[in-house]
Order: sequence, then C-alpha cells, then structure tokens
Amino acid sequence: MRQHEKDSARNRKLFMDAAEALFAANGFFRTTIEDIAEQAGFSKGTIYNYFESKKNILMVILDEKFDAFLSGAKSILDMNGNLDEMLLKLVEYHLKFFQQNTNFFRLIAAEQYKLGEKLSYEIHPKIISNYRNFQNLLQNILERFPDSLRKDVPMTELARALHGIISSFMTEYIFSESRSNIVKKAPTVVALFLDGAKKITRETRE
Amino acid sequence: MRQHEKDSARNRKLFMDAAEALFAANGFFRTTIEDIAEQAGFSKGTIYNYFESKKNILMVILDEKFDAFLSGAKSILDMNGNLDEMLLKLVEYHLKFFQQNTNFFRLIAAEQYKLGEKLSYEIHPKIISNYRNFQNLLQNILERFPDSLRKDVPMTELARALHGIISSFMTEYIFSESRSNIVKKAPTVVALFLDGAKKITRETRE
Amino acid sequence: MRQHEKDSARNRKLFMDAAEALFAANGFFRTTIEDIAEQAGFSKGTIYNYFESKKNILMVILDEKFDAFLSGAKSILDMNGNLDEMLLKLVEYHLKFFQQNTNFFRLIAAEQYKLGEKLSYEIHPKIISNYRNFQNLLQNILERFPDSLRKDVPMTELARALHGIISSFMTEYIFSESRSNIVKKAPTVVALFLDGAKKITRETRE
Amino acid sequence: MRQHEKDSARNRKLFMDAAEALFAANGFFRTTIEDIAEQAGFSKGTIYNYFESKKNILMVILDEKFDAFLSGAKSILDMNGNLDEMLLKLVEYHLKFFQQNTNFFRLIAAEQYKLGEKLSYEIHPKIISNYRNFQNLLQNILERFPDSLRKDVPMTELARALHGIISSFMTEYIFSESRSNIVKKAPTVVALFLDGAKKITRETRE
DNA sequence: CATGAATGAGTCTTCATTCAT
DNA sequence: AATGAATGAAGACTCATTCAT
Repeated sequence: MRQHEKDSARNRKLFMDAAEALFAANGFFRTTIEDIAEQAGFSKGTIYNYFESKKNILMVILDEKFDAFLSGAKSILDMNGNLDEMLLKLVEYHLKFFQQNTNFFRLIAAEQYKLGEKLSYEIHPKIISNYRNFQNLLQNILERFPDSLRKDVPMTELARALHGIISSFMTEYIFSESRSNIVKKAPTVVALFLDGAKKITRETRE
Repeated sequence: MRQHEKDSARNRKLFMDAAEALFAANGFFRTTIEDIAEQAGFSKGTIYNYFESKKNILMVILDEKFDAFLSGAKSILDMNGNLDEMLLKLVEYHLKFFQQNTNFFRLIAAEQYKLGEKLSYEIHPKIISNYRNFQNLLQNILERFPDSLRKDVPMTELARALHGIISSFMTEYIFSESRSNIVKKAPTVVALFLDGAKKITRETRE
Repeated sequence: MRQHEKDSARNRKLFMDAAEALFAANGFFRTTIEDIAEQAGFSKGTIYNYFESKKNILMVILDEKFDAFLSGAKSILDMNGNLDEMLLKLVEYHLKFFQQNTNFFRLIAAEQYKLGEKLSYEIHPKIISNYRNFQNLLQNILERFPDSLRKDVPMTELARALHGIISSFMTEYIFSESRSNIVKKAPTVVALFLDGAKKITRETRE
Repeated sequence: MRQHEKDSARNRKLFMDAAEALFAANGFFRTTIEDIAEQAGFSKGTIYNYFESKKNILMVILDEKFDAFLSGAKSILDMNGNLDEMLLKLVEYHLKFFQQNTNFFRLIAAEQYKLGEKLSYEIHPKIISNYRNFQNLLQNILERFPDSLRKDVPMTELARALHGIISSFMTEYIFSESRSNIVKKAPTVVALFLDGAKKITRETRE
C-alpha cells in the first residue's frame, strides 16, 4: 500500500467518523455535507473525492459497522459453553459493541425504520437484516439447548424476548446519557431472560 | 357545537392522520407540507388554517397520542388483581394501543432520538418522558407485589426488562409488516417476563 | 339615498380609514387584506364587496385625498390679499391638512416613488401630479407679485423652495412624532421663505 | 489581498449595486432575491454566500452609504470659510453625493418611513439618524455665525429650512428624471436660504 | 351582504452537487 | 487532491382572491 493510499484510507475514515457522529446527533437530513466536511477538517468539495453522495456515506457506514458487528458475533458461536455461558458471552459482546459505538446505535435507532421513500428502499433492509441476523444468532444458541428451555414458547419468541431485554438496557443507557459500564449488566440481562422476574427457590432450578 | 366547528375538528383530524402516516412512512424531514395536504385531500395553504407550522403538527400529534396512551394506561392501575393479571392487562393495553396506532409507533420509533438540534429540544423530552412514564407504571404495579418478585434485581430493571420484551414484539410486528393480532401475544410476554425462558417444574414456583 | 346605500358608503369609509392607517404604519405590501378587514370590524371576504382589489383600495384613497387637498387649496387662490397674506393662507392650509391627515402623508411619503413595477405605473403619476399641482398653486400666487420677488431665480425654483421648507417642517413632525400644533409654524415658514435666514434691517425691506 | 478576495469584494459590490437599483425602482418587498441575482449576473443561491438574507442586503447598503455620506460631510466642517462659502460647500457636497447615488436616495425616499413592523425597527432609526445628523451638521455651521443670522427663528428651524430647500431640488430631480447637473443649483439653494425670495436692495444687506 | 375556509401562485431560504482553480 | 464559489431544485410559508354557506 503506497503512501497516498494510506492517506486516502485515513481521510475516508475521518469523514465516516464525522458523519457517524453527526448523523447520530442531528439526524441524516439535518446533517449537511458541509457539517461533515468541517468536522473532518476538510472542505465541502473534498468529500466527493471519497464518497459518491451524502447517501453513500450513510450506506458505507452501515455496511462496515454491521459487518463488523455480525462477524464478531458469529465468532462467538464457534466457542463452547453451556447455555448461560454462551448467552452471557453474546450479550456481553453486544453491550460492549454498543458501548464502543454508541453514536452508531443512536443513528440506527433514529433512522431505524424509514428515511424517506428512496433512501429507505436501500437502508431499511440493511437495518432489518442486521436485526434479524443477530436475533438468529441468539436463536442458534438457544437451539443448542432444547432441553433446558421451555417448550410452550417458540424459539423465535424466546430469542426475540432476549433481544428486547438487551435493547431495553441500551435504550436506558441512551436516554439517561449514562456513562456507566453497561457491560456489567450482561449477567442481569441473562438472568432475567432465563429465570424471569419471579421470586423462586433457586435450588429447584438447577 | 355548530356545523363549521364540527368540520373544523374533522379536517384537523384529517390532517393529523395524514401527517402521522406520512411521518411514519417517510420521516419528518422527507415529508412535505404538500404531501400532507394532498393526502388529507386539501391544498397546501389550508394546513396553515389548522396548524402553525409543520413542526407544530408533529408536536400536536405527539401530545395527543401520548396523553391518550398514558391516561388509558393509568386507568388500568386503578383496577385490582394479582401480579399476573395486572401485568397482563397493562401489556394487553399497550399492544392494543400499538395495533390501533401502528403508524404512530413507527413514527416515534423513527424519530426516537434526534430530529435535529432545534426540533429535538422540544420533541425528544416528550418521547423520553412518555417512555419513562410507562416504565414507571410498570414499576408501580411490580412494587405492589414485592414478595412475589426476585430481590437480586432492582425494580427499575425488572420494569425495564418487561418494557423491552413488549417492545421486541412490537418491533417484530413492524419489521415483518405482519397484520396478525399482536394482542394475543400478551400472555406470552407476561409469562416470559415472570418465569423466564428456562424449562421449569411449574409446581415449584407457586 | 336609501338606507342600505348609506350603510354601504359608511362601510366603505371604514375600510378606507383602516387601510389608510395601516398602509401608513406598515407599508402597502406589509399590510394584509385581513389586517384591514379586522381593523374595520369586518372579515376578509367582505372587502371584496366594496373594492375590486387591495390595489384598488390604495388608488381610491389617493384619489379622494388628493382631490380634497387640491380643491381646498384652489379655493384659497380665489381670495385676495398681499403676497405675505396669500402665502400664509396656503401654507396654513397645507399644514392643517397635513395635521388632520398625518397618516395619509406618511403613506405617500413612504410609497412616494415606487411600489413595484405594475403598481407604480398607476400610482406614481398620481403622486407626482399632486406634488406638481400644489407647487403650481404656489407658483400662481408668486406670479401675482412679480415686483415683490427677486428676479435672479426662476419662479419655478422659488415655488420649489417654499414647497421644500413646508415639507421639512412636516418631515420633522413625522420623525419626531410630535403632537404639537404644526399650523403655528406657518408664519415662520413664510418668513424664512420670503426674507431668508440672514439678519437684516427690517426697515430696508418694506 | 489574494485574487479570490478581490473577486469576493467585487461580487459583493455587484449584488449591492443591483439591489440598490432594484429596491429603488421597485421597492423592497417587490424586489425578489431572484431579481437581484439575475441583475447581478448570478443565480439565486449565490447571494447567500455574500449576505445573510434579503433584509441584510438592505441593511448593509444603508450602513455603507450613510457612513460614506456623513464622513464626507463631516470633513467639510473642518474647513474654513465664511457663512456663504461653508454652506455652499456643504450643499454642493450633498447634491453631488445625491447625483452620484440617485438610486440610493430614491430608495431611502421610498422606504423613508415604514417597511413593516419588524424591518422598520431596524431601518427606520438608521434613516432618521442620518437625516438628523446631516441637519445637525448644517446647524453646526450656522452656529458659527450667530451675528449673521436672524434671531427670531431658532437655529434648529433655520437648519431645517435649508435641509428642506435642498431636498426640494433633489425631489424635482427625481420626479422629472432630469439628468442635468444638479450641483449647479447649489448657489441658488444657498442664496434662497440666506436672502429669501423677496426682491431686495442687495447693498442694504451687507 | 357577511363570512372564513380553501386555494395556489409567489418568495425566501437551504443545501447537495458540480467544477474551475 | 483540496477548495469553495456557483448552481438550481426543492421546500416551508404567506396572502390576495374566490366562493359556498
């Protein structure tokens, strides 16, 4: 890789980081190309040497983050462990990724469903797909332990509930603008998911 | 109420319904005043006889829906019942309200975090406030049954988890564009929340 | 004249008074038809039973006031008197008319030159014409006393200077928002015009 | 000063000249941003690289012209001369400035009093202030020669009368759309102001 | 006649994108 | 590659005028 290619890659990253932060903070339509350029330390026109369009920046951000997130999550599937351990690892991974990419989650939360007709045709599927992919990973793990899980609720819905509990902790984190270590909440999330909210005699369950 | 007052109220409703649907479908910034007018069957300028500005339409929608949602939820608190029954009622209420106002939930999900600096100062607090208010209602119910609930997790987090499970079922509904009766899922939601995903000998729990 | 005709004339006057005041206060383009209607105690649409258009209101106001002003001024020409007396009468008349119609003078001062291409084609000539007509009246009087006036300056310019001095007192009145009796200044105006600002031995002049 | 800075200043001037001419010709509200851009040889949006808003263009024009006018007038005060000479210089200066900036005077004459509530709060004071400042300059000169001037009329009113005579010649120039050299009228203006319109034996006055 | 809801042409302003330097 | 002036399509909002009641 020659020098100018390294520069190029570095600048591209600068634009993407700036865009990610600004999209998250102000929304896609309220963020101007000039805002992004300024934040990245360049001037407006330069962006078009790196990205085709404003929309393209968003697409690239989504692709890179989703790829990174899912490939990391998948690598956890290859590990061994019992139900509790596996779930804990995955939940910890999600919360950690969230903590390191709060801006990004804010962004997809904000633009979660629709961004306008044209844009949404391209972006919405990415978001849904990522959402479902992660939920499938959860489900994959659960399916390895059929005997440990209740039968009266479909696996899909079990996975969905876990996904919901994880999300609720992230939402709280975003709304409260807390800076505490959310990863520590992983055991609570798993415990609530597996054992529920009711008071029980622990002995009878294990 | 005279005729023109009835018309006025009816037209206002027409605009709000149109705006709600379009904001939900295309986002606030992608939706033009002209779109809303056309959808409502009027022309551009007429909107300004009913609302001060585009932003004002959004504010009014949020206020009305949140008020309706919360006042309905509060009335459930006045009822009696055991933990399972109370939670079931509240979850059913939420899912029903969701089913009747899917557009609205899509809207607040989409605009959940940020809408741009100025707008978000006024709207974000409303959304957070509604979110917290409902979570507090859940917590209020849980607090009536301290002896039935596990002690190792704070009430706040129990309520948060329940809120998360409810949301995950609504998210699925939105993503899948399902038209099935989501209210039927209320017992599953409550069961998962209270008893968790693990297979257990029911007898030992009660 | 039947009753409804009297009402009609009265309402017409209400609209014109309202329009005159508002045009003067806010300018023609900043004044809305709704403002005028409200000020007159009617609602928007009613204006169109009395006037063809917003522009038409302005035209009618100008015509009526200019006619009144000039016909009053002309009647002074029919009187007798020496130079000082005649000028004093005319200046007093102008200042009195001004005082009773401050709004109107504010209006023509503000819209004095142009109101936009279309409008100005119709209104500008009226204003200029009135301006010149009054100046001609002044000149007519001066021309009756050729032996009393300096010969080194054309009559036109003498009349113009007098017009200027009158206007400067009205301008001061408007700018200072004074409510004092401007008519009292007539003798000063005439004296300054006839004798100038220099200190002189009065005896040598008469 | 680098090239693009020169261009920038030049373009800014182009916009201001175009705006000045159009505001003068058609009034502020009748002049559109697109008119100005076209007249200046640019397209609409470009104006906003040079001025914040349409209103801002007007403000900047007023500020620059008034500053130039008053600073030029003040420099005349520093000169020496007798009453006639000093007044002649100042009147010539005013008429010359007028001749070189007819558009501008047309503009402030047209917008002299009101431009609508908001705008007038900012612009009206500028116009009045300039008007008074110049009148004060006239008065300053007159006050240097108390023994040459009549005592029965306050200095303020003497200055006002002179201002009025000057204005009447400019008004005539605008109304007649004359292109003759108005500066030549300065001696007439001064003579009429100082000696009045009456025929006198010049010898008796000096 | 009076009303005021509806209309839509007209205006200011924003901003993604282009392109000459 | 970087710049930033120029562009012009697009959108919020205003308001004179119309017209059904």
